[in-house]
Amino acid sequence: MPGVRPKRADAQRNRERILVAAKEVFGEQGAEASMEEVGRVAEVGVGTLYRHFPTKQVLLGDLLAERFRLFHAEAARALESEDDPWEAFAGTLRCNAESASLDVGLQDALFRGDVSWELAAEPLAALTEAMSEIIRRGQKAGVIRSDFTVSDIPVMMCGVSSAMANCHPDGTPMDWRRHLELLLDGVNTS
Amino acid sequence: MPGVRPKRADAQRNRERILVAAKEVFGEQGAEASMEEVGRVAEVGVGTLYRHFPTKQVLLGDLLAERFRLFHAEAARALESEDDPWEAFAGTLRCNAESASLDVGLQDALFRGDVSWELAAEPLAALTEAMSEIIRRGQKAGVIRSDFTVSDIPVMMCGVSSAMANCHPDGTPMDWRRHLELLLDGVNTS
DNA sequence: GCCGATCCGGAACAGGTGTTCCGCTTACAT
DNA sequence: ATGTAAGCGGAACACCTGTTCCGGATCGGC
Repeated sequence: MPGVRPKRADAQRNRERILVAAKEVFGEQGAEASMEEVGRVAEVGVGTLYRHFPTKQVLLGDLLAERFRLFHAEAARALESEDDPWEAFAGTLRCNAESASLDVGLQDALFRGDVSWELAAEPLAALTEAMSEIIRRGQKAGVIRSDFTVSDIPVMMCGVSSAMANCHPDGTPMDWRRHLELLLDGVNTS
Repeated sequence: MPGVRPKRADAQRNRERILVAAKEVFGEQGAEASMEEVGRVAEVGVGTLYRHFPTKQVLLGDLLAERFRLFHAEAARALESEDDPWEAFAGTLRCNAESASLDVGLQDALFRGDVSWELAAEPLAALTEAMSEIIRRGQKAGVIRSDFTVSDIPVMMCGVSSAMANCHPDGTPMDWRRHLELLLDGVNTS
């Protein structure tokens, strides 16, 4: 675009550092981690945080968007190189759940509603599109129950994620992989 | 017990009012509802709240214990009067999920970790005991997959609950009943 | 090297929440 | 009726966290 001169070099560098730090901090401590903590890890003042991201929710939204882009990439990969229709479906979900489990903090943030979805809308749409195609294929091959819909996926993943983010009363972590497998068994028809 | 004279009548009445109010307020607004709000609904000062419950977490813990007692009652009922082993299992889960959905706020509280489990431990143990029996029966009848365990239930319910407590990005509520049915289909073997 | 626009730091602010404290009220045994 | 111990109300406290603000440092084109 004309007229928009690039940001100053240090500003761009800081923006990156903030995103990296945010991913780490929120990933470890959950969404209730403070902005100050993010600043500390990024080695940046809070003021700088707010210069780059108008709000905590937007910062989290950015991380969310990045995650959806990752998910989409994985779905696209499966769509292209995985021939078994069921494996394309199940594999994508497993893989994405796995990568979600690496920073549970975002789940946490989502559950608390402290995230702006605006930035994530576009990557999410792309992801949805790809998953639709995977499902269509699976149903044509008769391996996915015919009443299954893309809109079932958020529900499933929400459940799986919450299993990642929570523990049994006695403190032992929940086996979210098990949960996912049960769900997949419920979806599979073969 | 000797030596423990009963509380004053108004104190007991207030305790009840607080529990009722808490159930309503937390049920509607989630765990982040303020103590002041609970007091307002109970028509009681905050000081009175803290006279009866040392801490917000304990108040929530009490509600949780009550819920588990309900769950246990339902499980016991199924164990006694439901002859079909699968229906005993699935019916109990459906029923308890249904009653959990009536006050989602507690789920919320659990997910946030703002609840003391101590008070709930005993009712939970009873519930676990009953569910174990239901599962054993189902497995003997060959309708529940043999690798299923009681400890799978918290994971399942955690997922289902989180579907209750959350919405799709566009704001429409998630279909937690669907989620539960998928899970049940994954557990059933027949 | 110089100068202005850009950006940074972090103290201060605002708002919200759990909890305490204590003067006053109320129940109830006598 | 009355005294007293139990109970109550709610202002005040302590603390935490997102956000703002602005003097000062820094970058980058000349």
